[in-house]
Formats: sequence, structure tokens, C-alpha cells
Amino acid sequence: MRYSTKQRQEILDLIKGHGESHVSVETLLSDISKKQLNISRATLYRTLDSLTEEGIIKRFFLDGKLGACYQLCEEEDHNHFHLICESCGKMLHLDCDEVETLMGHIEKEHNFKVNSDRVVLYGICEECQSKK
Amino acid sequence: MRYSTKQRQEILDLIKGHGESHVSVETLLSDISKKQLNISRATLYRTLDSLTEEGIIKRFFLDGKLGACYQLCEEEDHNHFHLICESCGKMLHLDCDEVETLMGHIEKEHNFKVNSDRVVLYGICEECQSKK
DNA sequence: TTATGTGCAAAGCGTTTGCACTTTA
DNA sequence: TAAAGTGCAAACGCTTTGCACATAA
Repeated sequence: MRYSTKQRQEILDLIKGHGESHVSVETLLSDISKKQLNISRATLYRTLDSLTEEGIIKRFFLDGKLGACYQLCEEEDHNHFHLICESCGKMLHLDCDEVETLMGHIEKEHNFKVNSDRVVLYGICEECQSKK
Repeated sequence: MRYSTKQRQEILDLIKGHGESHVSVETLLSDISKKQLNISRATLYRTLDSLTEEGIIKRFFLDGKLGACYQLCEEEDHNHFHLICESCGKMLHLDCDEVETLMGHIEKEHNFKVNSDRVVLYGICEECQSKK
């Protein structure tokens, strides 16, 4: 049985506060100190682990960036990919027929069952393209 | 100017020995000790860094797996994605029209320029599917 | 011979853990 | 009050770095 503690609730709120985008542990620690919450590093890590195990948040790593990032899991009733801008770090959702087509193709023709939840396409977003 | 040393050559050979698949630092260290090569950890890490900077190999992280993995960069004359099996770790190449279609779609309709080199789709390969 | 690479050991840094204490249900 | 969570500090594991020595060009 899992207890609902103040720390757990506050950590989840912090992550929710970042909406759809990912948060690093570093950011969470700085959020914690800014808001003067009493949450130790150990509790933060332990809570992130259990939230991940429970499927409430998910963990991933950005190439070139040290340390894990987390974000809320979404209700998935259909496949979609994520786009992450290599320049600004922004995350976008890619949720269209072409994704379904590719997934279907890979499953049928390549006999590989893709876990779309984990698919991240890196690149450069519109804004960052026009900046240069 | 970059020197061509015995260690550098041996490290590159080890990576080449793994062909298209990725190698962890841990694996390289065990290769080194098996073959009784005189290469220190520090040199390994420094060499991996410089090979990465030079674009000869590339580094990436697998979710859930601690530590970096490396693999040879390929000559890319066309876009392709990688498939990595979450169960056995095997890497496959996905190089077909559907990838081109999706890339074109994302670029035109979503104004996002995908770096296909970094795209990894995780899932379960044919063999591992039939094992269960 | 001088710029670059190497080895060693120590330090760095994100993360985990042991243990005593606190809180939840 | 029993099971689960917390805080602290120490430990861990991967990676980086300072420094003296070795090697390539």
C-alpha cells in the first residue's frame, strides 16, 4: 500500500506545474528550494522512482545532457511520437496519420512492435530554424 | 593536429569489431582487459570524446541503462531510423519509403526539421516476440 | 623538441542506500 | 501500532581532471 504524503503530493505538483514538458532533477531541486519545500534529495529520487514505476511519470535521457528528465505520462488512446527541438529543448506532439502508417508498416513488414510511447524525434523546431 | 596513437587505433578497432551495433564503455573496458591491451580508463574516455567530436563515432544513451553507448557513424546518403529491441538490445536499421514519407510530412506540415540520425524507435523485435 | 597523448590517482557529480526517526492509515 | 516514507550522511558508479611522464611528427 502506498501512502499519500505531503512530499509526494508536492513533487507531483511541481512536475504538473511544468505541463507537458520534461523536467530535470536539477530543476526540481531548484523549484524545491525556491518554494522552500522541505524535501530532501533522497526523497525526491525515491519518489521519482516510485512515480515512474507506477506509470504516473516517465523518465528519459536527453543526449548530451547529464542526468535524467521526467514528465507526466499521458492518457494514450492512440499512438503518437514526440518531437524535441535540439536547440531550445521544447517538446511537441506528433499525432497524425503518417505516424499510424509508419507504425503499421514497421509492425507488418519488419515484424517489430514499436513502443510509440518512447519514440522521440530530435531536430530543429520552426522558431529555432527562423532564428538562424 | 591529432596524433595517431596505438591506443586510439585499438579503441577504434574495438568499436569497429562490434559492427553496426552500439557498445557500452563497460563492454569496451572488458574487451580491453580480455585482449590485454594497455589502455587506461582515462584514455578510453578521452578518446571516445575526441572520436565523438570528430564525428567518427556517436554517443547515445539507452533509457534505463546507465552509462553512455557508442557506435560508428555511418555514411549517410539518405535518411533512416534505428530500431532497438527493448528486450535483447539488438539494433536494426529502418530504411524505407515510409520513413521518407514521414520525414517529408513532418518537415512540410509541422515545420520541424528532423535529424534522422538520432531517431531511435524502441520496441520488441521479431525473435523476442516469439520467445514469449 | 614541442605539441599532443597517456596513466595514475583523486575529484566530481548524479544517484542510491543504511539507519534511525517520523508519518500514514 | 505496523507498514511505509523521510532526512541525513556516507557510499556508489560513471566520468572527468591535474599532473608528471611518454610519444608522435
